[in-house]
Amino acid sequence: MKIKKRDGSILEAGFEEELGKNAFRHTAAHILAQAVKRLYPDTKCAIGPSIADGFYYDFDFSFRFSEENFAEIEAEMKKIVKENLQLKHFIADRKKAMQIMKERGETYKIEMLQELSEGEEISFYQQGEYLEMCAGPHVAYTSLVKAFKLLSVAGAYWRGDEKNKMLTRIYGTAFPSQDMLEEYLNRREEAKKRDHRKLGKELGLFALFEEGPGFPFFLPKGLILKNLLVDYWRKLHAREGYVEISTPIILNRQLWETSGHWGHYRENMYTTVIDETDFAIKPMNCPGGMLVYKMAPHSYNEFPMRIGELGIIHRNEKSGTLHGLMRVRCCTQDDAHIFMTPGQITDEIKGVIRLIDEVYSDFGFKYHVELSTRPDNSIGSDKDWEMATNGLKSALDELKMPYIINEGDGAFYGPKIDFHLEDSIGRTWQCGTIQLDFQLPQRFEAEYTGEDGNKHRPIMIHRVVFGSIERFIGILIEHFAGKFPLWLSPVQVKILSISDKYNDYAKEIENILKREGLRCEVDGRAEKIGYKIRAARLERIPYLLIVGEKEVETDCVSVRKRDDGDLGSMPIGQLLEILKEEGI
RNA sequence: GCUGAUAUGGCUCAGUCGGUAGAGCGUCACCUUGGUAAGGUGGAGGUCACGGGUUCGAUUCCCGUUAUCAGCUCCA
Repeated sequence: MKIKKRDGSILEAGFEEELGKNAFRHTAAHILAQAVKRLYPDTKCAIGPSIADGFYYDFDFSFRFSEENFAEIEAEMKKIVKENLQLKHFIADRKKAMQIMKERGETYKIEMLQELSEGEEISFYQQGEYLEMCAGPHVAYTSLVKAFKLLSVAGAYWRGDEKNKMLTRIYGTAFPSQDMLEEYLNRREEAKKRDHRKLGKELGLFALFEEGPGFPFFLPKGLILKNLLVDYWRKLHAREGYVEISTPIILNRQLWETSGHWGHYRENMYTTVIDETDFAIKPMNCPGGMLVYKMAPHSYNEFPMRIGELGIIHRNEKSGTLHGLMRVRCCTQDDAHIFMTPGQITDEIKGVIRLIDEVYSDFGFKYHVELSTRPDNSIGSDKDWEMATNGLKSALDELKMPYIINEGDGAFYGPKIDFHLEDSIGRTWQCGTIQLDFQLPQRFEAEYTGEDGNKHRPIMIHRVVFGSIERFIGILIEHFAGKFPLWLSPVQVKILSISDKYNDYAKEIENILKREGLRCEVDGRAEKIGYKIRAARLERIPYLLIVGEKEVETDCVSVRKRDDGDLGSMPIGQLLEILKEEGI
């Protein structure tokens, strides 16, 4: 494909290249805008970039726009593609650009221009009658955009600021061929089948009710999963030298004033009154942890002191942000607070990064890491920030961990490293995080006695590995599409009787397996074996044992493994060996 | 919270241009006792999210509320 760049140069790039794909999708966005302007001339255009899987364009419509309008827009877009308009490009100075945009009444473009300096060169692209102020690049003519589809419509604040007007954003995608488009749409449909909300319902893992928006209920099978994760977590943290505490869910206002949450985080906290005193339901575990730290004087000899807590926290998240298990108002954080000397920062952080990597690798997750640095509204000295940020950085560098830097995105009390996992349709969710905190030790006047015999302020980190166990379970469900590994499966083995004459034998087998600690069930219904297999497969059970006359006579079970099919008939002892080898 | 959409048996959905509703799956009963992804017959099960309004009459039209979905903002 020929690509026209902002400087007027023309180069060749395929769709599979980042540059080519962006230029292609960006042109598709312009075709959308052109179609919209043809059909609804008084619509104002804002911006329309290419994004990971397609493109969007933000419009200010003079009428209530809905997806019902998609058909006519797509029809108009097809015309524009067929007209095979050549993309022209030119540069104008700010004054000229302003004049052009005023003529066209594009108020949003004018606003953007007003913020540019006088000497700025403004780039324009034109296809047919449609002119757009745009940095490009674009593909050279519209007929290249062979296959496209408008996907959804949503609101988006002008310039991403909730104080601004909400515009109408149209999402779409485009490909060089119809086949590629269809393949993409199919993949999207397949991914939706793995949605943890759908599978959570189908597999009976968790439930949400109108009576408690954002407050998930764990059903028997989901709670098995949750408890297994907790067992796994405890074993790992014991190995890593953590102790575990549990602090109360409700604590008084004074504590939250000391911690700063009453001032900084009030609108997200649930509160109550006990004996005419304000109390808050904890949105974080740290203040309770600080009380425990402060119970007794500490020495540098105790450091690093790793104190874990599986804390249940509540946060009043905005209603529109709730999302299955991924974004909830009540969750269990696998929290830990580590107290240490400044010299221990890098090693300690490396230890936590390794731990997080080990956990994510155990589950087969891919993740990316972000380092967030000092924000504008931060507290603390330059020296503290420099030391802390360098501590995090050198830990990442020494481990050769790739990361991106989020300038100014840290917490107001310290910089942080975030670990992000992907859901089934590519949205990323922050799970693990490591945050350095100078504020809390100061606010609570935490101290330790150093080697020099003087009192010092400890360095504190907050860290989570799962993040919230709820969110982690959501990711797990989507990652495995409900086919959990054997050790995590709520039901590991299901015994299916050929007919109810063999139910007693099935029960015997069940008892043997249960004595070995396996989670199993018997399907003894008066149904045919094909029916029972289908039902068990829909439940994603890892191992199915079929028992009938043949098995009773030979004292065996016929084994069928989830993705590998028939393993044949074998004595129960042999099955147990296979299961143990896989890990139960 | 904001913009738009949605809300019908346990689940997935159809339907009513205003006259109180259907299917498949599931469930229950009976028949069948069957060997690797759905055996047959019959029954039960719904104030059509909730609250108002219009109307002789509202599940259907209008307003509001709640929840959910897509996205935006937010995620200390």
